Amino acid sequence: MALFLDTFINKIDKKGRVSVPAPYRLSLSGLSFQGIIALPSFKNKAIICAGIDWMEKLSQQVGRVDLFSDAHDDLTATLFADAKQLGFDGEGRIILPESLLSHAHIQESAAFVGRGQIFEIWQPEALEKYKIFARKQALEKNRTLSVISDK
Amino acid sequence: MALFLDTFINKIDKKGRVSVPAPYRLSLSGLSFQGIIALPSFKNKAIICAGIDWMEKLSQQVGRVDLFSDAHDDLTATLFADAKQLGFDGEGRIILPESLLSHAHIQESAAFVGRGQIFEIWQPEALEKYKIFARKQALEKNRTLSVISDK
DNA sequence: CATAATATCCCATGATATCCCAAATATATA
DNA sequence: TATATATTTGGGATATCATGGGATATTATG
Repeated sequence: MALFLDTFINKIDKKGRVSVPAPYRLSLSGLSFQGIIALPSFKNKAIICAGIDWMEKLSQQVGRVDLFSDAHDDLTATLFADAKQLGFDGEGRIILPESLLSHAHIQESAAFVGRGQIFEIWQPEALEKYKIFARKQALEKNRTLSVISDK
Repeated sequence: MALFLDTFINKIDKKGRVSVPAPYRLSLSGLSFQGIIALPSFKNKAIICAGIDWMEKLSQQVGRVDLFSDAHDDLTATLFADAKQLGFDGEGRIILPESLLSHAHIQESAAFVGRGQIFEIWQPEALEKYKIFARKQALEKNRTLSVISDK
């Protein structure tokens, strides 16, 4: 399974293209689709991204939920309806659609932030503010330590 | 599982390269990624380091937490977002990024400190001060006995 | 069907990291 | 003490990566 780490800030050019960081591309190599899956985060002004394998796994999990249940409706509407499949060009760039750009308030540059099995794209300054907040939360609720000390 | 012992002080050259101690490299050999994972310590002005296997294990543990929970967000932002993947060159050196160097106030040389399953990188003088403090704390709070008798 | 808008392909460039070889230093061996 | 071996350190050559832009192909639209 892929492991996305670190934070990279890349420019968006006049054509709307932005390089996916090379280490991320390496994690995504060998998949059936050469590119990423991108969908709006409903918790933050950010774009959730992953490889096609992650989406397929998610799809299987959702498949176990009853087709005509409200849960199925909510999940599929949230996860699949707004998900975009963005292919790499020869240089490993993608084009972020207008809907995702405006959702994350991204204009001239984009911050790619690793979250383990997935990664996210943020407006750089918004990400910095969020990181400070998240670290505070993790410390206050003692989250980091319990996971690390856990064998 | 890797075991990192002892302390080594190595120079940082003009290109920002520094040798990872040979015994540490031996502990890390055979892993899928030839290099180290490095992230800022939020407790000390130091850099926490480990092999990719340690990070993968962490990722799996975090993967069990609900993907869209606050706990997942806080943890991944703290653990993965600032973690760097630093590969060895042919001579077993890494390049420490500016962000980590400034976090640990490191300039011309770096101290590698074994901490068991992980190791840390410190500014050498800061490490000496910390060691004295840590030894005092251990004695005062009688930590050695309680931790060892545990389990 | 024609035309415009948009995306894709291809190549160029500067900055940076990586590779490769060699010298210097430290550690072990005879 | 002298020699051999491993490790750290140094520096030039090479490759990779992010970025930019022209040319071509694809798609949408009137």
